[in-house]
Amino acid sequence: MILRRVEERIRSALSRLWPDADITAVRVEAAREKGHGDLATNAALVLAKQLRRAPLDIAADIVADIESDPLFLDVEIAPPGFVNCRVTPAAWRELLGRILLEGDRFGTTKEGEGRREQVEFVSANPTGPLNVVSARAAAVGDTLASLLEATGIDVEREFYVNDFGSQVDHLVESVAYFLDGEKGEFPENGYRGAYVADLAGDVAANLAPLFRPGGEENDDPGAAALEEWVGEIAAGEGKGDSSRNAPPLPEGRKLPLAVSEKTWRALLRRWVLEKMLEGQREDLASFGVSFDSWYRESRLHGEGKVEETLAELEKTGDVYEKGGAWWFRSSKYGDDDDRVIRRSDGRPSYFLADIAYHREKALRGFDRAIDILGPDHHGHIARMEAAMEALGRKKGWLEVFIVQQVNLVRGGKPVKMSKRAGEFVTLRNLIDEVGVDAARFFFLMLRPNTHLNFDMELATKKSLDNPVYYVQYAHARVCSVFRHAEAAGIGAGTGNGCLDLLDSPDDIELIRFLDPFPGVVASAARHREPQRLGAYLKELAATFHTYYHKVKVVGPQEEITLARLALLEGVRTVLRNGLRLLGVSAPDSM
RNA sequence: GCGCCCGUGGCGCAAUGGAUAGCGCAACGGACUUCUAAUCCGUAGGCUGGAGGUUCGAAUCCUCCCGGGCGCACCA
Repeated sequence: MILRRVEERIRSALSRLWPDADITAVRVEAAREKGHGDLATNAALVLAKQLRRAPLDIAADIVADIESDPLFLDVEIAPPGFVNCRVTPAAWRELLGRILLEGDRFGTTKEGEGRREQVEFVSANPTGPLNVVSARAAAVGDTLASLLEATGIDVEREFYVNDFGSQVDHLVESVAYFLDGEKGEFPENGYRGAYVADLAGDVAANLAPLFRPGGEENDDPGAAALEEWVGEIAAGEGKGDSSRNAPPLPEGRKLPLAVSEKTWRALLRRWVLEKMLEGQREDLASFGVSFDSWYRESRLHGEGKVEETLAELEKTGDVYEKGGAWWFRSSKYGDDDDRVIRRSDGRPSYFLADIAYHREKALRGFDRAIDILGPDHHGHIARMEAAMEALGRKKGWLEVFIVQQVNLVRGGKPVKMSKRAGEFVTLRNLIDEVGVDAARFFFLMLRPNTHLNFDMELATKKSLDNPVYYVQYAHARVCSVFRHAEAAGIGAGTGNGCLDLLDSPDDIELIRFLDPFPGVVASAARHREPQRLGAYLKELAATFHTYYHKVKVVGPQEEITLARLALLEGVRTVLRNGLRLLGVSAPDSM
């Protein structure tokens, strides 16, 4: 807020002094060094070339223009041409008043208002429990969405469900293998792992008793309705939610129902799919992540969107036939190669369905779509962007970025995992072993596109390898001061009127540190880099901890105590708002 | 081979193109009769993988090289 005021003041000075100059590169930022004042601008350096004058001369003109402003205590020039401003204590106190007034809203801005954007993330195949890369993507995607919301954007969180392809079929075959008593060969491309056998057990206990497969091989007229019915039961049971009772049985049927082998297979598939989805949904919910929308690939096929998309793509003239298959000329738009969209057997490729999916996003009215993908998908970026461009979307409408891989380590040694054998650490394991707060903070501390070595042993230790405790402790400590004040009979933070008593360098220094918060949130959102917020919160916590040791907040003078409690309320507000964006709890005591 | 990502003190990581590159862990030395020591204060540790270039100014942008990872299907 102070930063913005200073920036506006300087920009208006610049446009008055040099109306024709390009000032887009001018920055105002909080000074890193104490000797550099509170805020600094590079304006003179940026303008030097344009104006063909020495930076120090330009700086002198700027200083002459702004130094009389009551906002400033003093304004200085520092070689090679920085202008350093010191803001009056009164202005800082005003900032604190503003923070207390805004409360939960402090940190939000309005720059994105009126925009509607979608963030799609996780979107793992419904063939097993979520792994740690999905966990990382979940933390990053969820927090990115929250950050965007904090800038005023209307954000939808979406999970794309790949329920159409052969991967689910492979899982179903694997389940069927266990269901049939593990006879014969294990299916090719099957899924191993304890959860598959568990699924089979669940089917045997809850689904198999309802049906008697082996009937006629004709198309069961009620198959579709039965499938919906099974889907409802499976989803309801997964949730343990009695309000989602299954609809009544189709007219005139009695349990167990005789069905054809083919229908039984379809029902089994549906059951398995819903169970997997429910499992993923529950794990994500325990991780603090909930989606506004679960969009199923099957829906695109069922509603004819895939064929529609193919037809539209053909109209662009970028589709051709070769070797019996149809190809999209993605190389024309920057991809390395052209890609198959209709296979020679006539089935649409996954890529085509994906194009249809993204086309639907556009038709659903989003101003921007952000996809967060895993490290094994970066080959898809170029072709997808190519397709959207061919369909007439502006470059940048679709924004794809990769969350890099996670190497799990335990006590310094790599955790052995075998995806083939179905042995891997799941999101659920992570929550149980490390906890939601630590895991989320750890994921959000790093830039999303760096490889992460996640030491599960270290993350659980109370040591500060995991700074989440450091930040949370700062919050708990503030709360503790309030408890102490209350016990001493001093009312909590009601008196804004006495803020004027905050005049020591320690007090001002701490207030000063609250100012960048909205800017940090906005830049973390804009750059899609949540770690900026985590880093800021760590610094704020450090500044507070130092303050705590130097300044005794609750003292004999009630007036100054009240003033400092107000300051701590400001600190608490920022810590809490920041942690909330990260999806990490802000405990009152630890 | 082609493409993408990453190389920052021993380890893990920060740094909207800005000033003397920060922080935590680990190491060493201090601070609890105090609102929680899950904390604080101090010491030591660096040619930001290497070489060029752009710029008033580069960890950040460009080119090449070296190292690590990932991806290059009519699979999803």
